[in-house]
Amino acid sequence: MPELPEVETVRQTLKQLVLNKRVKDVSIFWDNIIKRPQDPNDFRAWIQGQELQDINRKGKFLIFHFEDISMVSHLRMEGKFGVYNASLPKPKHTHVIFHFTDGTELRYDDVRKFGTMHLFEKGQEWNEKPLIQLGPDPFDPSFTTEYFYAKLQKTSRLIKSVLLDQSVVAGLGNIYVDEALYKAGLHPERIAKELTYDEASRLKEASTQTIVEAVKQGGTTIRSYLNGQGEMGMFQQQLKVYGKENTGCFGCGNPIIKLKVSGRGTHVCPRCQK
DNA sequence: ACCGCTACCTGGCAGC
DNA sequence: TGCTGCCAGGTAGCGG
Repeated sequence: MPELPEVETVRQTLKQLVLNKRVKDVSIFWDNIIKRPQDPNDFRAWIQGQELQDINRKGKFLIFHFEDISMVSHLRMEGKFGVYNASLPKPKHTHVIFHFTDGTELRYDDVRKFGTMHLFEKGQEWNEKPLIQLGPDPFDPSFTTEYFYAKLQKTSRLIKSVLLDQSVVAGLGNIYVDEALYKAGLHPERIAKELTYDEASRLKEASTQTIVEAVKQGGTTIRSYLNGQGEMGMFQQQLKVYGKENTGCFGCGNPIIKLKVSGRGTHVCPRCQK
């Protein structure tokens, strides 16, 4: 599911469903998802008996606040959280289950098993990886044009690669980067330091607007199945370039093309993006 | 500091 | 119906 708008949608949905529930036990079926503490048995012991008090988000990370600990989780490519009745059978791709005392459970499903979970003592999560290396969210007041332009000035990387760098701005992924670059009229292969202040400003605004609008729409749903929580996103209807190769550009009618930039599939209108 | 490559995993799909 | 290879909303770690 995972760029900022999808993670935010999951956060809001989950909050309605699991707040103030107490964890009775945790089942772990794929150890590699658990990154901290190293031993999954310790993970289980830490979280047992804890009440879930809030769910937050930074970039693409979900932060589950329990009484004494925080759980930081990244969904990577296909991770999903859902709340179910404990009597329902466990699907093939469910790898972690948080059993609550009320007979419901929070399940983590992930076909590719790329997702991660870290536990920290309350408050400590902000001082360590992975959260410590994140830049501001796109709509955070500290994500200013001055900040962004200064970052761009320092690097010769391609602009697409910089937008994907979570330490510069947190939450954009392959879909929204392509959309933001299109909105700003900038080609993904431009050298970051060669952007003018005005172009940096346009791109900063385009990035923020794209993310804000996608959050309003509940994110983008492509390829992924409905997980029963009703959080089907609608932003896919607003996509202008992502997945639109060989269709006419909304601006000029010329075909959108697909290329590889920094190893990622990249969608661009060569006429509108310079 | 950068790039490209590999790894982590599985499944869908195009092409033969 | 296979099989093969490529692709996928992500990121860390490696060597050059």
